[in-house]
Amino acid sequence: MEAKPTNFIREIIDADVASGKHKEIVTRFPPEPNGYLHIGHAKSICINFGIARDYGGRCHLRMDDTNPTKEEREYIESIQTDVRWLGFDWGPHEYYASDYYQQIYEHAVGLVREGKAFVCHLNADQMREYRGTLTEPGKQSPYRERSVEENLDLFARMKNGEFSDGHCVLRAKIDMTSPNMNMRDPVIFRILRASHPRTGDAWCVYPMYDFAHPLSDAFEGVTHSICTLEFEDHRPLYDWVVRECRPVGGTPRQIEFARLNLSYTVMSKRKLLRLVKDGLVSGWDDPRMPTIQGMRRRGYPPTALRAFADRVGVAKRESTVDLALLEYCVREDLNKTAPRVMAVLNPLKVVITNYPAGETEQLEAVNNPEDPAAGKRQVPFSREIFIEREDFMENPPPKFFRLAPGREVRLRYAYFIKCAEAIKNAAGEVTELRCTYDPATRGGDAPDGRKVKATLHWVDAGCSLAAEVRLYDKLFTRENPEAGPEGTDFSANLNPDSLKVLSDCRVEPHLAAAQPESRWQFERLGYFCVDNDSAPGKLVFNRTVTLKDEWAKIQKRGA
RNA sequence: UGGGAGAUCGUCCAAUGGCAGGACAGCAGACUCUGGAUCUGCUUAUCUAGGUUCGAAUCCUAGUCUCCCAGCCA
Repeated sequence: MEAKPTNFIREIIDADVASGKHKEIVTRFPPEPNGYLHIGHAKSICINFGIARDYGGRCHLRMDDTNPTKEEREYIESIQTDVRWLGFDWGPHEYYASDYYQQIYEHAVGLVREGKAFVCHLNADQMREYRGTLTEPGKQSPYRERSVEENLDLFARMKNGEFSDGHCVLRAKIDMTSPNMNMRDPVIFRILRASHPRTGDAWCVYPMYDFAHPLSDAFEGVTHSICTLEFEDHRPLYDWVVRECRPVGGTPRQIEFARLNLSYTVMSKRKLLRLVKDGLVSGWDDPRMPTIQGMRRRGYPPTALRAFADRVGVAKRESTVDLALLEYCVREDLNKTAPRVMAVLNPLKVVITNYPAGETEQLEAVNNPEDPAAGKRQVPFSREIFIEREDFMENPPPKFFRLAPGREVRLRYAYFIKCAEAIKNAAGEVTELRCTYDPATRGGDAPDGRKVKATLHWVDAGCSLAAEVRLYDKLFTRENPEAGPEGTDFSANLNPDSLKVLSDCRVEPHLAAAQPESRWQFERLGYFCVDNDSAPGKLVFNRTVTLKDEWAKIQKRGA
């Protein structure tokens, strides 16, 4: 159950609904198709689609594709895949800013006609000079007072491809002395002889974001255009464009909220790109990446991501959410949904000396104690099994409850066993345990009522399957990867232990046909999902997140 | 030293002049065939200084700190 959130944006919408300002609430998620979506986008997607859902309105998926030099088809598809995977449906409302090029162009012509835009021949350096600084006003372009006719002609020639890239631009005529830099006659169209992923070579002028975005919103009847804080300064320009162009559709209102930051990771496209390009991770879908594809491959369920988005809330204060909250949401979800199974990551052989050789029996195990409907399964048991190496200590410290010489523990769903002897190799390492079992404890309960302090997971030596398990941890060692010593950047804070590959793991036979992306709890270890690299006979699992681990905490305290 | 925005437990979000509350994290305990889950309890916060008011996180004044803006990126 996802509790219905409330926040300042919804309060604005509530007021707009109450006043009758809008009949229907329309939002939009407007990614630029120049990279992969990450958890920050997921927050925005949940806000926009969530509002549409809760207010009985609609949310458009609009590609903000106004810069052909940076955008690619590949990204459009990955964005759609990710939004769908997150569980949202834009129905027929799939739009592209590029579909509006003609209308946007016409509105620019309209501005020119009304003397509110002009063609400027200042080059980039000159324009920067004329723009002034944060504390000094800018100067008017010498081209600012050209006649409407000349501007019309020049803009038409820009569009017709008569000029080279950067030869001139179309600027809105607003106010060079404005303290808001965005209002100092901003460029609204530039010449770009680049092939566009959708319009090909049909255009050689492309609108700037500040011009295309408000118009696109208006065309689509978007009522609330929700974006991040850095666009706050653009709002006066957004409103100017809508006011001056009077587009058919409606008058959208821009509202800004604080983007999501997550501890122990980086979120900007630039830095994510560097991780990929420098080979610091295996790709955009590396399970350590905060990308939606990375989290998907890691095994985070979409329902958990949505719950997370609800829990972090929406506000204007910039903040960094603790990764622990995300992990909590993932565990909360998987605890209810992931079937339990037994797997041994670091196998230690155990021979049960009083168990008949050559015999195998089937024991009944519960698939999910949180979900009776998940049913039960059989797990094979015989004289030789594997347990987790960590579950045995020859000289156990006080709070270690697991197996030790002379100690009795329970094998989950099986029997009580008692350790008789630890066999070591020449190096003094324990290579095998000799134990005895109590046949009366079959299933895991002692008829005489005696208790054990620990229950261990295990797999049958003969029937279990080999598997590779990839243990993932935080990508960075610092909460804020940027906050390293002087002269270093985030790459200096990469966690060298963020990935450990274990190639000699054993899992119970129930997992033989486990499908890629299926999620499981390995009892006592954590949640794992089948990686896409997995194949029958060559199982590969990714650790999604560990279980909460009291023993690890005790150990850490002692250390 | 221009303009815009924001400051509440360790973290995130609420309280819209009337007992500062929730979640995560942390700590302690209960329970447990997962040292999981569940349950119980506890610790911890209004940026500062003035003012208005019976009463201020909220209103006013002055300050402090943080973030954003000088792309023909979005």
